[in-house]
Amino acid sequence: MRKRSQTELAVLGALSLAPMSGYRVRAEILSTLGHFWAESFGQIYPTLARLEAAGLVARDGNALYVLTEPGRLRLVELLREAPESSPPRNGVLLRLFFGRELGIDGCLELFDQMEREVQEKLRALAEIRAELDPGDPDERFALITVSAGEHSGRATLAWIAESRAALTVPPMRPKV
Amino acid sequence: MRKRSQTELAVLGALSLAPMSGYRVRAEILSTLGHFWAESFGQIYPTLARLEAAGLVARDGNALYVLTEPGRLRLVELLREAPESSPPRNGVLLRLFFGRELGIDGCLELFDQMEREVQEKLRALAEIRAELDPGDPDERFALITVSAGEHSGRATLAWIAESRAALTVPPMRPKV
DNA sequence: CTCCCCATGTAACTGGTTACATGATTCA
DNA sequence: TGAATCATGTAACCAGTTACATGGGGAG
Repeated sequence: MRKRSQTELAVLGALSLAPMSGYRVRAEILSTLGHFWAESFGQIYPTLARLEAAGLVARDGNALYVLTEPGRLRLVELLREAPESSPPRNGVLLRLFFGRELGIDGCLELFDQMEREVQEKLRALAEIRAELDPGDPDERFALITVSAGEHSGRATLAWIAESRAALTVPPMRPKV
Repeated sequence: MRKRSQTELAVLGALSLAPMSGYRVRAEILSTLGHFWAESFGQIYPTLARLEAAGLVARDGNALYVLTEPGRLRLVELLREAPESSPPRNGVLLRLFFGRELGIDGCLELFDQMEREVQEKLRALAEIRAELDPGDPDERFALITVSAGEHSGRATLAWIAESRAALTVPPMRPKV
């Protein structure tokens, strides 16, 4: 699957929620998918133009983009394709791995900064969760993505606590 | 920080471990940093050429690349820069979010596939961990990165179990 | 009337992958 | 001798960001 298709997928998906302008598509992706997905203006408009040329979306009376029937079929097709995982690139782990060069203090600063970011993220997720209705079958899917972020965030906090201890307590050779 | 610098960082970091060929740099990044970092040939060779032109690395008698003193300083400088987090793009969450279009069965397949991948990853991490010496102060840093993967993997498994249940048990409205 | 948000787009640039091309060395 | 691995590189392509350019409409 080309990466291109994943942007198409995000745009078609956004339009499956409601007809909206390109500007709104971007706002929707930012606010609703923001904690696990990102698209920039420079991608969204050309993608919309392509999708329109292919008849997968159309403009309604108010010039809003709407998903056409072929568009919905294409969306389902893309949803069934294997999710593409971008090659991992974790800047924090890269730095920690070379912690010998960076120094313990530098590592601890990384932990502090990361801890603040994760806590901030968990706060944001709690807000999103508060607005979702667990009883609504359609919103279960959004809840699952929120839950993913929460699990991941809590795991990161636990890892930070554990790793901070491993760095500050002097290492012991296991007794022979 | 330009993304460019992160590739430089990975390459300089690899050469801080030992002098090696470009081919080895790639192999080292693949095997040692592989679970949280990726570089392709197409990046590594041009980067090495740039680094050599800048005097940050040099060729030794066996034509292996070695880190020069300016190179080591540059490495520390890069390590101290703020880690760049690439914009989040989680293909699985993107698909789950549109689970209404994908269907419950499609979601469950996503979980199955992801579960297998995570279990495979945890197995690979266990192997790496087994080869590391917890008493060696230098290897603590590698252990921390392994631990990050393990925490993350276990969190993902817990999330999958929870989410599978949320999708298969019919949703209940909370009692009033 | 000015500022901010909505709205649409483009061009230049950067970063990164993939496929290709080439050749040396080693080992069965 | 032929396959596998080590080794170095390039060219074409793709994806994505950023900055820029433009303008309408509403609020204060």
